[in-house]
Amino acid sequence: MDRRIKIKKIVETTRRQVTFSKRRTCLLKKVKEIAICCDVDVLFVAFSSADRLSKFCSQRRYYIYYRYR
Amino acid sequence: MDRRIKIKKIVETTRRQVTFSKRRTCLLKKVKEIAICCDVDVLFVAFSSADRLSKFCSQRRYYIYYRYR
DNA sequence: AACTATTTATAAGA
DNA sequence: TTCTTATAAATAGTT
Repeated sequence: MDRRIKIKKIVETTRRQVTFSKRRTCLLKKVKEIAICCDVDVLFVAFSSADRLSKFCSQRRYYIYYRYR
Repeated sequence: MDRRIKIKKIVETTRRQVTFSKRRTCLLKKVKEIAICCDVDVLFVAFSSADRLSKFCSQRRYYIYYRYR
């Protein structure tokens, strides 16, 4: 079976949220790893309508302003 | 051979920069994918001393201020 | 939440 | 920096 997905918006709400949850976990892990291993300052932020803010920041030197719709 | 690396700062400068370059490519790809597939607003920023700023932003609704050392 | 088949990332070497 | 390749990690679908 081909397990790849197309890189376009997942229309089904449940599947989209599950995919977000799974990918976010791995993405946050990788963001933390590159910050540590490569000694870089990194910031990752994700907003979704269903989930809360996801954020990782390697240093407290970022100030972000997000303009809501 | 075990190809894993320890999650700690890579001391050798060249190897650290190569790892950063490789991982950044994959990370930016994944950040773009989660933004599209999961329909979320995402921001990723990385600063390093050797490379320029790397940034991906799915929407123009973030305003970032970075305080230099 | 966990499993697993498959895809993707990636560290080392060229 | 780019390519290859062997291995590790991510992940989509399923249960």
